[in-house]
Amino acid sequence: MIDDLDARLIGLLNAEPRIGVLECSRRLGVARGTVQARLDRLQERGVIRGFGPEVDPAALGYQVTAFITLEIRQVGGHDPVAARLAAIPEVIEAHTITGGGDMLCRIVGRGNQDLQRVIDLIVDVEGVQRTSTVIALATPVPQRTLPLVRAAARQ
Amino acid sequence: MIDDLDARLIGLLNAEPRIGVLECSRRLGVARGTVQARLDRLQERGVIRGFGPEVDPAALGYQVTAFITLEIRQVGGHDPVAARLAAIPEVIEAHTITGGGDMLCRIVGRGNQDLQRVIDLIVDVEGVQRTSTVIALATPVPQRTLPLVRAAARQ
DNA sequence: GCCCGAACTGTACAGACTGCCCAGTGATTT
DNA sequence: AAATCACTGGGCAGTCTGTACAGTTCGGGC
Repeated sequence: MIDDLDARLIGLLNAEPRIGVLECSRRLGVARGTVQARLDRLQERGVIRGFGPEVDPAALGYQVTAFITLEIRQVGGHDPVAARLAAIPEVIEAHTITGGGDMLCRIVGRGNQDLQRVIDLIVDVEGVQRTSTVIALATPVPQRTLPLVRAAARQ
Repeated sequence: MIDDLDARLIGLLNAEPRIGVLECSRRLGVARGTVQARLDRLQERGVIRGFGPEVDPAALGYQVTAFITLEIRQVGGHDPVAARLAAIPEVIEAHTITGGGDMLCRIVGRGNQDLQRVIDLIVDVEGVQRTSTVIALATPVPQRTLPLVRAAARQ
């Protein structure tokens, strides 16, 4: 699926995204064409989705992150709700889930008070029956995939 | 905090991460130096964290995503648990939270069976008393920050 | 009304990188 | 033994980056 060189390449790009293909080849001790081919293949296979800018909501003023679980009225289903959620900028992601709730969303707000505004927006969505929110106090493990890439390379 | 040009710049980079500063300046109709200065400032202020490769766990074979809530023994606190969680590659992120649980983690597995293995790893962590897992079935709103950037720019 | 700082424009130059191509090599498969 | 595949090392033209600088515009303060 993925080999050691791929993993080292991803790790390198993760550590220093600004460097180019040529610099990668030097650091990894392989030919430039190889790095180029690997990168192309990784993107083609979808392993690397892209190199979009990572935006930090906190730096934009949205300093509170929370997770909100939704219960949704059976009739109508998830789709209309998801569409309405997608229209709320503060909804960073939304999943349908198993278990007690029906959907789980990550949301942000400018503060606890602003978070209430966002929650109200969600509660107002047609089809949402009940919500339950937990606030993220700290993030000891920030989002990451590098360890996973390394693990995948060892297979 | 952030203005319309910043937002358009981020949007552009999001849509086509491969393009360079020069191309951005052409598309946005401003001088190259301006784009360069804006980008530098956005990164300096931390709004743009970086341009690391976005890895898709599913493409690596980790096709199941789940959220697991942990209850942690009071004595000892979160930190040792967080450290042990960080050592598990399948733990994509971990937050301490308010409410019923003590921590919320996003985890992945190669399948439902493999997910059980990951959960077992977590349950085995010293200090973890109880866990509760929900599986993400679908992701109608994939992780995004662009709408937030646009909203921030309108302030 | 005037001045100032900040930001933007337009331009320039050297150095470096990218995309592309090709021949040769070694390892693995057929 | 022939074929296939990935990697190496090299070359070339075109383009971009980093940096610098002078001129212009714009909003606010005096």
